[in-house]
Amino acid sequence: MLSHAEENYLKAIYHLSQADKSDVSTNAIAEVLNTKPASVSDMIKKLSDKGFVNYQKYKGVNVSVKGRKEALQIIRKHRLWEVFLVDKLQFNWDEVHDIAEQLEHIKSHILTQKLDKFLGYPRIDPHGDPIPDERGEIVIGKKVPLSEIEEGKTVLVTGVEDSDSEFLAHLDKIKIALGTKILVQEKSAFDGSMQIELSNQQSIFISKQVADNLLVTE
Amino acid sequence: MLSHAEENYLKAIYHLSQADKSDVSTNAIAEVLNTKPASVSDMIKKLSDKGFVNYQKYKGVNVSVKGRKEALQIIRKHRLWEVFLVDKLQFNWDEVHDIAEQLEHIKSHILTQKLDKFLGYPRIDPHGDPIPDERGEIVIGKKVPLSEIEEGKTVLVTGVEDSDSEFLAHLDKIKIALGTKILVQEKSAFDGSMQIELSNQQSIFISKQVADNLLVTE
DNA sequence: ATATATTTTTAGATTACTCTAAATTTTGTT
DNA sequence: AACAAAATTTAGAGTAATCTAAAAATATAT
Repeated sequence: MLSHAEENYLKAIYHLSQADKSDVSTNAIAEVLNTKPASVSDMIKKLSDKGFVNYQKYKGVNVSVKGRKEALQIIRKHRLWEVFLVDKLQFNWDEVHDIAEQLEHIKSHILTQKLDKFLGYPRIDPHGDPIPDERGEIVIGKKVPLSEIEEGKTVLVTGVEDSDSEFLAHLDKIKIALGTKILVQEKSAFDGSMQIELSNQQSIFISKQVADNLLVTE
Repeated sequence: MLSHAEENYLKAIYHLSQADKSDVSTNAIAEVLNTKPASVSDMIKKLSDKGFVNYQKYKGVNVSVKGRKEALQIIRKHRLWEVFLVDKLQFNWDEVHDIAEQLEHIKSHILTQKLDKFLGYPRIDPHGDPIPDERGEIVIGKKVPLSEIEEGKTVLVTGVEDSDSEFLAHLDKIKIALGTKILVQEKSAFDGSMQIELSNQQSIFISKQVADNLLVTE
């Protein structure tokens, strides 16, 4: 079982290796964790001894299969708690990170399961990031423009093509946000406009322009 | 700000001093926290230096005003999370202690506030223990016979008038215990009998005799 | 009241995590 | 290729929390 600190290091290494796709440097880890490179060297050695990372002196570090699985469980908890904080406790999406950073370390497998169920098995967090499933797998399709979705399908809003502030304000007004479920009811063959139904049962009309800029996942 | 360990010691000292009403002994603390008396001595010294407890060597320890306030905030968080786990995540009341023990250390004043609101400002936890309010005060109402409660009100079972064993056996059979929440659905003007709904959604009928002997708090 | 038992504290050591400073390895430049 | 710069590791030390063993204080019993 990993300590609080070990979990933070492992998560940081996982995130960095996802970003760069290459071996992660000691300095990079030290920077994101606000520690000194010397501390990182120590901790990497420990994680390596326990088999969570692959490490060669001076050559950088990478998560092992075991480490990746563990990291994804922590990320899963972090993102589920973020959903809880935003959906249930009415926090704004930009206020939840620090609290989720604490909550992600709570140890109870059954708690995570029950929380997941309570939240309705969400697949993305309030920032649009995917939530790994119980087996630690990220199952989420490619992001495609809403305009490409066929009639009758239900999709999940996972991003925007163009994060222009006027567009975001418009989305806010029509009550579409990351995580909103959308059912495509009708699609005009003429101008590509759409009639869609939102999670709250409301049915609205959107232009092709909006549908092109909204990224969704099936 | 207190560390995880310091919070646990402070809480233990508070609970023990509530029980005994006298100074708390080093051995007693060591026993409830599963540590050694030597460790307790060390920690007490630290808490005393920080002003959370009053301490004289060999004479035992007691929480200060400041320590009491802090302890009640931790207890507040513990009990609110227990309500969350039972009411929202469908845990049983006897499964939540260890998880709440972890959750109580999450640091965010606004989180506690929002959780409290989300849960509907509960005043008791699933074990029937009172939840301190935001100022750290425990507000428990007077105990009154259930028969005096008006229709539509929800109350908490906090005692019995007559602890006759036949009566207690009867309560057990109809699934009423200390801590059970009761909603008064109907009250007969004729014989004082009542239709009540329990925490588990079950609706049952009780005689005036039972209602007279059940003490509840609003 | 004095010896004995119990409780509590102190002393010294250990583990986990962190740091600074110095040594070592790698990288980049000419 | 050789040297300087940067990155990394090691060495040594500090803090927090814990422990065991020994010493000191308090409580108990005859």
